[in-house]
Amino acid sequence: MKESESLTPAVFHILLALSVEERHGYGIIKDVLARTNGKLRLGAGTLYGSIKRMSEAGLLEESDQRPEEANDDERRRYYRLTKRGRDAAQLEARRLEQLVFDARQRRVLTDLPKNRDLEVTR
Amino acid sequence: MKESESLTPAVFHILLALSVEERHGYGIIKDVLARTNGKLRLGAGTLYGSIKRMSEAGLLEESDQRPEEANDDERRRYYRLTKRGRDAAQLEARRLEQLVFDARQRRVLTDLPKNRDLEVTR
DNA sequence: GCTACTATATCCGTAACAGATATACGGAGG
DNA sequence: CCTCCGTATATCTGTTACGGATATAGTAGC
Repeated sequence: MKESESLTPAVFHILLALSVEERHGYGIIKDVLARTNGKLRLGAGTLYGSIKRMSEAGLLEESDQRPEEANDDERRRYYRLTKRGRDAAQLEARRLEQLVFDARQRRVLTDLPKNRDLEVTR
Repeated sequence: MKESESLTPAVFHILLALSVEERHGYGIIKDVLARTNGKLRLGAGTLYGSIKRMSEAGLLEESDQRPEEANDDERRRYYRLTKRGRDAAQLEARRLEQLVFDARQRRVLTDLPKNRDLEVTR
């Protein structure tokens, strides 16, 4: 596997979900849904396929820790980020940050209309 | 095609390249390469495939304008962004910006180590 | 009883991607 | 002279990622 390769959007969203706390698959889907205001609905195929690949790549691992019996559901399988996973997420976040910076520099992302002329007048 | 869908990384990079000025295919590859410090090398298949799809989606269109004969190359085919293309790029940039914001909020992107305690001592 | 939600997992068609290949021209270097 | 490299477009093809459908199953509400 090539080092310093960019992550797929799905993988990055899963990493972001797990960055807060250990979660199970369905919990990841709900977290992404909530964080994106219902805009991004991870498909089941995408999720479990990604988890498998990420596990093989050492980005996450299954956890044996369970919540108190009251809040638990025996069907659930919990996952946690590994050090590699957290590093990969940080690297990807930096890449995205640079991309947003570039977009701003190229006036694709317009911030405030800067009225320097008016400032002088005032 | 669904509205408000996220763009693929390749498409966004192409949009960013064309946001500066009209470019031909090979020029897009070189712009992306330069902007990413040689990290992202768009494959020919990715590029021309994406251009075709983007053209069909109305994100870009072929331009008939050519540079002065001296700097031109008859083989080149120039492309320019459409209004839709620029809007799509802006929308995607905002989405990425939000994603970076989320990553920062979740401490995936660590900025400065904030030494509030030291500040008080001082 | 039916629908909806929770939960995991696989299957399968489609879309995206990336390298290889083809074609072609010009320039540099051996 | 011939070969390699860069420029330039385009297609082909194998691989991967994605996403909806399906299966299974328990619980909850109407």
